[in-house]
Amino acid sequence: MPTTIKDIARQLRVSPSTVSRALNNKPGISKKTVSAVNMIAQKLNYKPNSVAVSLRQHRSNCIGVVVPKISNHFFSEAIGGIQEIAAKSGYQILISQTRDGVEEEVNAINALNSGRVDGILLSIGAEVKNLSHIKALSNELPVVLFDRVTTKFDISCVVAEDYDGAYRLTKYLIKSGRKRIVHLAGPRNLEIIDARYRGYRNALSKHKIATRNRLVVECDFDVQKVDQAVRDLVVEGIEFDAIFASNDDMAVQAILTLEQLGIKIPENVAVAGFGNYAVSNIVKPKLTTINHQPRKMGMLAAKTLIKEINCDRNTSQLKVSSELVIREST
Amino acid sequence: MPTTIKDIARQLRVSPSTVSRALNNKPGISKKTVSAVNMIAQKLNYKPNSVAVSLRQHRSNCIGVVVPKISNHFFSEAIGGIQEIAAKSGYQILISQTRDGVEEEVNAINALNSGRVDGILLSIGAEVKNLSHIKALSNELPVVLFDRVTTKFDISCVVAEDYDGAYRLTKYLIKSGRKRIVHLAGPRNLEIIDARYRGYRNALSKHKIATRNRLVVECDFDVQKVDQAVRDLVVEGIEFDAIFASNDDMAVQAILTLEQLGIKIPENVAVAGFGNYAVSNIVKPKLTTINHQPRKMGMLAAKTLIKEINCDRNTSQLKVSSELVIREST
DNA sequence: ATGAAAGCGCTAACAG
DNA sequence: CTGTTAGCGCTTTCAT
Repeated sequence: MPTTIKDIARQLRVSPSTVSRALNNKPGISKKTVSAVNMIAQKLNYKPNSVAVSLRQHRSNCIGVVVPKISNHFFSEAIGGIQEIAAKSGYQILISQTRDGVEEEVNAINALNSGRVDGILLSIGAEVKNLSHIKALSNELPVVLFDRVTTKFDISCVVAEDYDGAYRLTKYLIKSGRKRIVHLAGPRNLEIIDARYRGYRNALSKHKIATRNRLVVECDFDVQKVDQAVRDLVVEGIEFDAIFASNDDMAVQAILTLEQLGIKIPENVAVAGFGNYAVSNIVKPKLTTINHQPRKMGMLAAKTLIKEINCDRNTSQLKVSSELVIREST
Repeated sequence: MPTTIKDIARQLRVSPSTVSRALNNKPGISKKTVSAVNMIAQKLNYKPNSVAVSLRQHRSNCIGVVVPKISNHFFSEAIGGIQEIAAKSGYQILISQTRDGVEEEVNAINALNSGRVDGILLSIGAEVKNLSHIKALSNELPVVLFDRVTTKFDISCVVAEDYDGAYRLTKYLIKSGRKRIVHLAGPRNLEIIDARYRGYRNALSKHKIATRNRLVVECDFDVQKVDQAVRDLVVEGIEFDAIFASNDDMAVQAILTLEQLGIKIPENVAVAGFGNYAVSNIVKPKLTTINHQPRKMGMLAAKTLIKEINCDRNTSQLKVSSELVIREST
């Protein structure tokens, strides 16, 4: 049995309240008592029971993090940033993954929303369409969405410059002479994916380039679909001179497939992604992309949540800047 | 204020214990009461307070995970596996990262070892030499080490076939005609890294190849050191026809550096890594490596810990098989 | 400067 | 089948 505050009190023949006060540097305890308490606490290897503290204080000093997939490059980086900020502010982080599923997201949220955490960071799963569970959650607990967010109701969000990034990237492709730009899109119901798509479309129309439906292929985030999509385009003889994929993983797959088909990058087809994942600098040719700054997004989201937990009850919509990173693939 | 069991009891004019029993499907409650309780619970949006439950039951249904770096490919995959098993068994996971530091590891452990978790999964930081905090921890709580383990005292561990994998890989390099094999080592005080080094050495000596100290370079996990090490070897005119790096990130860096130096892979120098990270299949030439199975290791570690939490107090040393994956770089 | 008492929300032994 | 009581470990009034 671990040592409790009572054990210390008994040994010193003082009351538990005195021990508690001494341990927590509360005013009104004599120096002598304080040091005696600390002595015994050390000797008995006392560790405060944080569960009891949480119950008493209505505050767990934990934050929940719910993401589709922990091992995804973007999320693991973001979680790293979240953890760093959390630790600095005295919070632990509780992590769940949803594999993009609705039921799993609901379950993860319910498991956390039970006094276990003081707030939740959430990135919405790709298959989630009905957002009522998120709205309900945000009425009970501080919630900050990051990356996979919604603007359908008022809730704090941290996003990248998805629209602007995609616009800038597409513009750059156009300026470098590309006219038939394929877009390999992610799941359209995710707002950030739609934003990237709109950035692409608007850049085209601003530069008087007709948008062709055949050049836009929805591949979810599935690299197999990317492979197939690229092959289909080539087999069907659709002309294209660039590919802009909704994320780097998809772009890398496009590069691998094009290479297998003997198509030269960037001579015949330029390829660009979104994210600036580690692979983008390793694949050959190195990938032009948008720097997504996952770590920074995670940190900002964590800071925002912690601020809200500590009683700032205003929602905030924040954007992390995203720069164009030009490499060999374009 | 969230609904409590008392609120439900009051509305139904029954006692809190009855409500508790009804909610938890304990025997001896009439169907009628059970359904009435569930009705009201739903109506009042009741959520059990898991902090109170934990306090009462001396059991948090949480497990702690401490790793050097969450965003590291190996660890993020492992954590994904851990989370999956944990969720299936009704556990939440609390994650900390240590950035390989001693103080941070001690702090992370202390923060978790306070009734917050029922057990801990730990991967030892690279700078940690004195293991007393781990030994102490394992006397208070079930602990399972994974990957970065110690065999200095009796504690449960899950590792890959580090020695065997390195041995097999080196043997394969020798069989394919390589004689002067450089080893880019990680931090030697990590047992798994030492095991890989021993596998390399023993394969050489079994095949009557002299081991040369100059061919073994300790690079920690630092890709910059790898870059420098490879350049130094070349500048100094040291002859070598293969490089075996202690992990894939290092091997990838070796490939990039060799390429910059105009050295052909695998014609002039073969390169092999350890880990089978995602990049190993994307870098060009594709990397020969050892499949480390991080996800599987995480899952196995989690299963082992959960078993120990549920009263199996025997330690177990487990190995996850590691196969040689031959690709273009050798 | 310290103690006594109450209570956070829940469960479980005991009693009926 | 249900209620009463006690208590998990801690903090926090309210006394003294």
